[in-house]
Amino acid sequence: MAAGESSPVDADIQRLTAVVELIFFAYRDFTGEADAVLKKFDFGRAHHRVLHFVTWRPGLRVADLLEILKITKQSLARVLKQLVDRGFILQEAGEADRRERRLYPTAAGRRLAEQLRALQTRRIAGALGEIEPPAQAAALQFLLALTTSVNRSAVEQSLANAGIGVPEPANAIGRDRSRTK
Amino acid sequence: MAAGESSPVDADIQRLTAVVELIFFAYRDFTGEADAVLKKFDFGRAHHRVLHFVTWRPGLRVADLLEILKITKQSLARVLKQLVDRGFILQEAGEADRRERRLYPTAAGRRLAEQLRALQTRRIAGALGEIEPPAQAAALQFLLALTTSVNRSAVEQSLANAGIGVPEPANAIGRDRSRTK
DNA sequence: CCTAATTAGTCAACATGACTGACATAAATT
DNA sequence: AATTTATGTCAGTCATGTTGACTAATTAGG
Repeated sequence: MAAGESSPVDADIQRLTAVVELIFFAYRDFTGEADAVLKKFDFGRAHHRVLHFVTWRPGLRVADLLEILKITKQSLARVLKQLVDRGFILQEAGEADRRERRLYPTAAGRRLAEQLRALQTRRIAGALGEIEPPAQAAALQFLLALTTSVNRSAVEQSLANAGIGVPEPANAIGRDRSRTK
Repeated sequence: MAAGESSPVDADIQRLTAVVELIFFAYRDFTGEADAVLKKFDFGRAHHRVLHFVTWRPGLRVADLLEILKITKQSLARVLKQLVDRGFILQEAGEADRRERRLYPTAAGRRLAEQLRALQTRRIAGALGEIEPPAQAAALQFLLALTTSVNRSAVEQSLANAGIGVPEPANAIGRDRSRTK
């Protein structure tokens, strides 16, 4: 190839590199608004994640949370304790197995979680609104395909709960999440 | 609406909440492979970001990097110093303005950056491959729309450099939280 | 019934990568 | 010559992750 020219392959690599950067910027901005709200409560992103999953999967056990977040229990302990102490999350011994601590949001917890969700879903809805409906499903499929198989089941479960993709029972908000352990 | 049923609005909220989670899992997995490689060099994500932008925008100034990454110079200093000390990045005084430090990757830096890029672009290419070409452009437009206006110019420049045209959308959602210190 | 496994919590120490604030230096601009 | 700019640096703090060791309550199994 002549000097100064680019091959189609080079162009493709550049295009994909731009997408790498796009993902970085998109994620940073996507979390930015929520981060700003959390800051007013002296919370961080770690608190957000815990509050989110506890709120939208009420009754979650500590072990489940560790599995989802893939952090150590010591890391979780700190933020969880703060959320409990400040009245955003409740812990209750499990009915069947009293060793378990089932986690639930308090009213304040639900309020904050809802506020954060509103910010993020509004942004998502706005972004989805910029593309055609058939492309919307494809965009989500693209994100799902970025996700490693280990986590895909968790994600697919979320999507299934929301009635996306797999044929599923027409009920179930966070309820009846039988563990596959 | 009948008891036990969900309104379409509820279903929509659930769908969007699932997408919030999808974005979380997708980003974690997207960065996971690169993180593992970086660990072998005793580098972290912060090093990756610096090395990435220096490699693919060689001659970048420190101020440019701060603008892109939106971190403080003290934060940048540590990782940049490590990258320089360990021979992945070079600093050279600018020709026109000798106060500037233009940043360049060394051969080793380019090698590592290329390795990391290969991992990430392979994943992106694979994910794009799962959807139809017209949807591919839409998926990128969706990501771009998640990005706040301040960063959109930088991103659009990357995409433009890569020869990707993005239609002008009717934005609105994200507010600007830029740092500018 | 007693032992072993499970679930959760805790203490201590440490690493990374952010932050603020203050100050230093060299080079360019006015 | 004085000021502004670009960069570097010192010092301390915070948030969030990590290992490893240990305790306590409860359940499950031989």
